[in-house]
Amino acid sequence: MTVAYSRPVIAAPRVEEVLAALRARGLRVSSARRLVVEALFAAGGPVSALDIAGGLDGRLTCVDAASVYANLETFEQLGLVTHVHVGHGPGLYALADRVARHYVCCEHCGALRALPATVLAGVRAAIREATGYQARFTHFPIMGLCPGCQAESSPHA
Amino acid sequence: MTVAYSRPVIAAPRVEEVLAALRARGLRVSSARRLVVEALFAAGGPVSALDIAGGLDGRLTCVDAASVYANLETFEQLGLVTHVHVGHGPGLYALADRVARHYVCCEHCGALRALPATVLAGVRAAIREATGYQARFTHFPIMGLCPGCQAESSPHA
DNA sequence: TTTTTTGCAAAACCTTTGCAGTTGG
DNA sequence: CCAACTGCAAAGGTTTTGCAAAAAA
Repeated sequence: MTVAYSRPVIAAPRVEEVLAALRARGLRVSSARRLVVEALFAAGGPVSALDIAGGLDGRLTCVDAASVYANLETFEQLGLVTHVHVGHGPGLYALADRVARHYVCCEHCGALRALPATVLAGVRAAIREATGYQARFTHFPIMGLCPGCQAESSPHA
Repeated sequence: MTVAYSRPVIAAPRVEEVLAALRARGLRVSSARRLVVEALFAAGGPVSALDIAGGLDGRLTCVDAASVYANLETFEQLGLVTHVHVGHGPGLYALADRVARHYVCCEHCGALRALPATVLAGVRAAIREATGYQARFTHFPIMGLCPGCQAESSPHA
């Protein structure tokens, strides 16, 4: 899995924007903090805390895992970051304004696919009516089988 | 949380039924195996492997965790047991013919609530149409907020 | 300087694995 | 007796916690 070299590793100006926002809220801009923000921009999609700590496979400098977790939680409380838990894997984090609100995730290969919000309106209402529960699909996405893995698991006769 | 003393701890005859089924499939009936089966009957709902290993809070004899996991997997392959993953917690196991196929689970308090299958038919179709994914709600249940926790989180004005 | 944040180390949690010893059939 | 199964111990991967040292404001 190579990275297209024509894509800038970091969206530099937007990173500075976010860091400025942090400063404005009274937070300090440390090098670890900066690295986490850069990683979130550099990542192609939701990534795990350990991916970030590991410098996104050598693309960035490494940061201590505990600091990454601490920062991600801070950012999440500020509404800058959200995370999803897919299957058995680690939590995956992304900038809040860059991610879809809803996903389907393949149980078999882990592929995430964004879901139009309209698709879920019906169930939410049905579940509320049947149980009183308020269904939330943002934190724990819907799991299933992607087209490719469906084909694999049911070998055409 | 006390246990009603009038309820029998174990559904003895049904336990023997299951053990006989195991023997019929060429499996041996060891004491650990028996304990796991008894625990699954004694449990009021889906329970974790470690709950079983711990003897369901002293109600049953303890078994080694590794054996519990091994047995639960064996049972699951035979179709006797299923498990769900709720939120961040451990996997929860139950006898296949005793559990609902679909749940909503409260993100906040963990309460599981069975879901009529009809409620999900609509989304499944919508998701398939929008993405090609085949949604499965059995292994990773839908998460949300139960009525009680909704009330807590949005303090009535 | 003072408060925040880091980095390390250690622990917690659930689950898997390896292996020697026990036990069921 | 022999294969299947147990129990222990150790390791795996993710996340949390405690604390002294470092660094931002």
